[in-house]
Amino acid sequence: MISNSEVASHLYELAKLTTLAEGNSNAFRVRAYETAARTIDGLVEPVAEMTAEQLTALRGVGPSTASKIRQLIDTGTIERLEELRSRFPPEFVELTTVPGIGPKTAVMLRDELGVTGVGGLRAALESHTLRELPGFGAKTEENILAALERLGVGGKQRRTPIIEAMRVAGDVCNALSQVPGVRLAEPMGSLRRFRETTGDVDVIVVSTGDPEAVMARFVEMPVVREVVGYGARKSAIVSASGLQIDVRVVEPHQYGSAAMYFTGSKAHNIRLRQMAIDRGWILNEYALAEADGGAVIASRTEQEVYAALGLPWISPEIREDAGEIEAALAGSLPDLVEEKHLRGDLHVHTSLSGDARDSLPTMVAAVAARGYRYCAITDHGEDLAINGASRQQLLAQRRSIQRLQVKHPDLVILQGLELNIGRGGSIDYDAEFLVGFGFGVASVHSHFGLSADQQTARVIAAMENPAVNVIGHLTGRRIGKRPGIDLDIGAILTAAERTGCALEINSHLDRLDAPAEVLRAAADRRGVVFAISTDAHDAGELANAAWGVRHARRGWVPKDRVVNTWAPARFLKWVEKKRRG
DNA sequence: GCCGTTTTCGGCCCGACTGTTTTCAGTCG
Repeated sequence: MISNSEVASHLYELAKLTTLAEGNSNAFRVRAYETAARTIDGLVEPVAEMTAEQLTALRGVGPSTASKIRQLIDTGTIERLEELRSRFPPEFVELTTVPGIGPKTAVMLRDELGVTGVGGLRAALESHTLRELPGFGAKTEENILAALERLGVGGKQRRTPIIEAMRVAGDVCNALSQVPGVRLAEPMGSLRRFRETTGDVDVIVVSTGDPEAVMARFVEMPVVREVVGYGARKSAIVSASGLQIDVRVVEPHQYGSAAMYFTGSKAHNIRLRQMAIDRGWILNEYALAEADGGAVIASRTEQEVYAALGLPWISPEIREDAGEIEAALAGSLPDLVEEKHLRGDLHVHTSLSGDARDSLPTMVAAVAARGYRYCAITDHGEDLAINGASRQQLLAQRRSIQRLQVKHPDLVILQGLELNIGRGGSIDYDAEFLVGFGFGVASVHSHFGLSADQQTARVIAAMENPAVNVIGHLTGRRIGKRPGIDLDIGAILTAAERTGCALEINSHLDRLDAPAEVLRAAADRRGVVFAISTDAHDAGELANAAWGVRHARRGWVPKDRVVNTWAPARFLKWVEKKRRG
């Protein structure tokens, strides 16, 4: 059965190729396909089981798109898409991934110069035939060549993992905060929405001082490889690693509308601007204002702008036009989890794990310092080569924990384990030994290449094990480095509801696992609970909980479904219930 | 191609920048 995300992919491709056919990415047909794709991407019910009539009822899906979706489900292909694919083969589509080459230019290159791919483009640039075309000149030729050298093919598509983008954005914001007159420097764009990868980094600086001082400081930063734009209020650089960073300076009174504009998503903004138009207003990065005369209605804070449009403030992590505006209008936005709600960390390593760095007393003291009420110490089980703990070490750790418990009366310290899910769903040790522990996280650390059926079966077997309270980093992915294992998410969620086993929301920026789309689907299953955990390997990593919370928010996870927001009594009752089987 | 508590037809988000132009087209975010 074809999945929703596969259907959505086909529609996105249809939109992409229609852009070339229409010569404009804002063409209504393109936008219509994109809207339909987004709707289906955010849908929990499988579209493969829907009739054309049911499909038409979805937002942004009309008769034409509905019949194309049905055609895809029934025949495995869409006639119109096949037609476009043969008109625009992949080598040609690749041309439009070169910065500066849009649909119009690509088509003209082919029609006028016979350029059908990136190789042909290079040849045309080197032989200076491009400048002969109407509307083109030497400068355009130079710019495309420079863009090709700097960002290469796919420059518009290349995305940077959030861990790297967040580090660079932090450096930039810290440096710019030091400039006199600067009140605030914050990352916006997909980074603020907490997407797992970003195309570029957008930073807004609120300043009452000289904006040019901000820019002067920015382009002098060590991270700068090349300045690609320099102005008083807007500049852009490319970093040493090839990441583009845009900085814009705004006045304090523009902060709300500017933050909304630069945070996006584009689709979310379009919906808001449409709502403004319906009221006879106009919304841009400077203000929400009257269309006639331009009297400002709201601009200072995001809350004021949303309120003027009749909406509650919408959290950046869910601004994707994936149902959040409808939910806001209906007053049914989820009560999203916040960092201050956390009362414990349920995945904490100590130096007993070969890959961790701080001792048990250090980790416990750090957990207590965060004001938590409970925690689970979860070193690696013995099946993990090199990094795992032996039975004897664990028994000694148990005595240490008992002594530390006396020192920390306000913190419940559970001795747990991070167990390894074997190829067939077994876990480390034996049932008798495991009974001595108070908590269990089970994770996949091996056999990443099994089929979806095999992976699903082994994870479900672990969920059913009474020694297991949480499934750690569900897919095992490393963002930008390693894809996650193949899983039947529907079956996993059903098992999670049945067994009461929680899904971990791993806070490490390298993981953010389970992925947001899985969390969103899980959040729709009322019986699924979550644990926001850091998987900390040293005391400093306990602060990663902030990232886990933002990732959870992106997945629409409500506060009361996160077990480590619960009061100690309720939390411990939940732990015990699962362990009794 | 989709949509409608003003519409079933006539609309459909906004602005900056660039390079090529004498008023604008294309690209980008």
